[in-house]
Amino acid sequence: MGRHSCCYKQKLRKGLWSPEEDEKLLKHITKYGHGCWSSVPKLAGLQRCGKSCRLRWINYLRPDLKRGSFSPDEENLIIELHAVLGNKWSQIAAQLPGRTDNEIKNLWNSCIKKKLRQRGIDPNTHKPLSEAETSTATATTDDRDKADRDLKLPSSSDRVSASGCSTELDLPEPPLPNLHPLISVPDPTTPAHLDRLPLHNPGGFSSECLNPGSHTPLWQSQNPAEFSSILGPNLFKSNVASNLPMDFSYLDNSSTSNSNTMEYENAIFPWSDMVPNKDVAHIGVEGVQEDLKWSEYLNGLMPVSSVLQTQNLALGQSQGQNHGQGQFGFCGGLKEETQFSISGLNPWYQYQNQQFQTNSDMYSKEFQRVSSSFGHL
DNA sequence: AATGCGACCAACCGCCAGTTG
DNA sequence: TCAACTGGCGGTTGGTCGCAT
Repeated sequence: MGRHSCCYKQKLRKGLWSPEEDEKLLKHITKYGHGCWSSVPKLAGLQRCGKSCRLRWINYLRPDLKRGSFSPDEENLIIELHAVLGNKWSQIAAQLPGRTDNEIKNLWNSCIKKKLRQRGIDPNTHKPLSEAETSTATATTDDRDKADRDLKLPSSSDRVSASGCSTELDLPEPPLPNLHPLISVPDPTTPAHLDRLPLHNPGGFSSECLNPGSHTPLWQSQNPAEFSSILGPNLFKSNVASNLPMDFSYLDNSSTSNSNTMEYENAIFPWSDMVPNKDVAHIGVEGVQEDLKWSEYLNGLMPVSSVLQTQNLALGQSQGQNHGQGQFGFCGGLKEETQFSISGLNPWYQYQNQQFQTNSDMYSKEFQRVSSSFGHL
């Protein structure tokens, strides 16, 4: 059951992993990928079961893991997502790049739960404790635990009232940002949101949606899994997506775009805005590939139209433009390892900069709006 | 210095769902 | 169709550490 059959066939090690074991596993996966987990221990020369190897890789060895303590923003996001998703740790983790479900679960059980209780909020229902106690007064602990597991999505009005009663843990109510005209947030009530991006069936996109470097379709520029990881598992296909401008003329330097400006939908963005100055906000983590950084930023709840717009602009930037700290490559196998800078001048980057400040709140709200239109997940 | 306690977290357990033969 | 296998998930355990007494 819990231990797979392979675990019984031979005496396998249990408990903490030694540095030597870590090294063996890391080397093996780096070189060959994990493939079938059950075959990994044998191939890597480990006396472990495949399940244990998988866990070790996912929770500890994976190179894209973020180390260190959780930021207040991350904690707030976890609380928001938990209010929507319940104990769906893997789904919550999917919205926190670099964090594992185990890590989040531990944080929740050891820290956040306690904080919420101290502040008079029931961590299971996200309602004030008095209210939660009344509704579960006749239930046993086990019953409550089961109810927690079966927690249905609260209605959006429930969520508002719940958050309205909390104090410091309340997320600020960010006004919907003044979106740059290029950005349109899809209407989450549109049934089209129920569809997912056709990551493995790109036929839904215009064939003009090309990687400007190779002129291959975006989805062919890398393997589907990678593309999926970049776009994130929770993006909703919207009617907006089908209306995306497929005019990539701005990628062509022979058009009105030139070496000094980039034209996009009648707006001209000066490349000079990308030149680092004292107002530049540096985004990303040293030593991490820029496309990964962008994938972390974009992974998750960003409305698809915004993602694709961002992609388009990112791709535009990627086409031979190199400004100060460097161009950034977001999509399509663009592997520039560069540092991306944002100027405070350019409206697009102003918008992006704002998003870096508010995306957690905004997209968790957006997610709630969308998920409440689903009724359930 | 010894002990107790709580916090933290890595890893295991048990179950489930999907896949395969 | 069904059993075995596998990957993935959420719940739980147990070891370690730091701090208070």
